[in-house]
Amino acid sequence: MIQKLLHEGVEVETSIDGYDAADFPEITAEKQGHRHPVHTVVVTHFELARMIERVNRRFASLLRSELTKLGIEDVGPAQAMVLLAIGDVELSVGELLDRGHYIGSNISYYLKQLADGGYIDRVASQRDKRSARIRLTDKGEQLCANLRNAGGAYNRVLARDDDDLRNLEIAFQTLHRLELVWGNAARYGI
Amino acid sequence: MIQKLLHEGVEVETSIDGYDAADFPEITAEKQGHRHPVHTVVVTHFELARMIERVNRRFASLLRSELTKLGIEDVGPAQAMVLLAIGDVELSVGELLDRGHYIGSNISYYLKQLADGGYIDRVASQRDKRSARIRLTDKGEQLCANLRNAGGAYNRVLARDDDDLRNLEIAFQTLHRLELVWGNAARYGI
DNA sequence: GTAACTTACTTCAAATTTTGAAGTAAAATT
DNA sequence: AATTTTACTTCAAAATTTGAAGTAAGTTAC
Repeated sequence: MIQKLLHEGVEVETSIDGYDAADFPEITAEKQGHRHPVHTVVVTHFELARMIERVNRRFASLLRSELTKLGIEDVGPAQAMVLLAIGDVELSVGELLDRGHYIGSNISYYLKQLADGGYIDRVASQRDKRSARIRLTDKGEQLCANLRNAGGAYNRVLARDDDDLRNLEIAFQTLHRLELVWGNAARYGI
Repeated sequence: MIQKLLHEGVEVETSIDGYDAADFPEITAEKQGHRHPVHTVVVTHFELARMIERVNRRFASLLRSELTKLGIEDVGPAQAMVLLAIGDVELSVGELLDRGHYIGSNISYYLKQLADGGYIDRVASQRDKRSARIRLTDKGEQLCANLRNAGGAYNRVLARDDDDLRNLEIAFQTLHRLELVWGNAARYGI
């Protein structure tokens, strides 16, 4: 309808909004150069965004259930993601912000909870006393280790052969590109 | 360091697309004796999850700013995603749930807001009066059209050539796979 | 035909997560 | 020394998500 006509950029015959789990847009095997890519089903950034939203939701609930299985009550999926983002390095709050594109007050809030729970240590930097240095405590490392350990099963399922590896890599790169494009657009306009 | 040992990962080659490995602590990059500098990295599902989380955040704030630009005050990014998920078909709440993996009460809540705002119509199905049939009103279609229109610019940036298209496709497919694996795992255990 | 069960959705209250404005203190700049 | 900037924190409010409980329509089993 109207939307279809306004669809710019990518020529598409896509019934994006009428698919069910079985028939996702597939690229047709043969394309005729990129002058007139007709009959090609193309993924728009909205479809990707919706997919990303769904997948994110899925992961969050998976993470929640892993945490429950581990008997962790004081760390939600969002906080767990922060722990995983910290990883095994010591960093400042600002670096953590960059890592997750969080908003400052948000991270502060999580860090407070995590510090209260004994999962991280916060030490003012020697050089710059404004800057809080963050790192996992043993308890925090243990939790991350448990999560990663549980995660191994998923990695084995997701990456069975070279094709899988390539695709995961491409997905990662492409998401990164989306991140940059969307991020820059938000800041400087497209 | 313990984490590293527990890391079950996926070996993958990154391309040059210009991200800083330092941003991603879970990726260990080790240069091998290739002729061209090639990083062999390990992409775990946690890294993907973190990337997805970030990208999702980015997109939400982009969407928020698009909505602001359009002067829309009564629709947030989450509700806009629901509108986009509805698309131009008439469907039931249940179908919408499937589309976004929402939780029932959540969608109900959004639909109420959207109906109040005049963006959707809700009609009880003739066959099954329990089932609410949902579709966009003209106002809702207009908003979607505007959003898609604005989105055209991103599509043009994101999908410049066939390579881009291929990668977007692969990313989409791979995310779908993640969705399935994570979703099944959550329901039936891995 | 009706009692019990299931499905489809809604409501509400609470929990979680995100946002933004205002604050503090240290560092850098003037 | 005064001002500005940086790095972060706090707080309160808003937005989003969750889950338990409810309603009403449809289905099934007697």
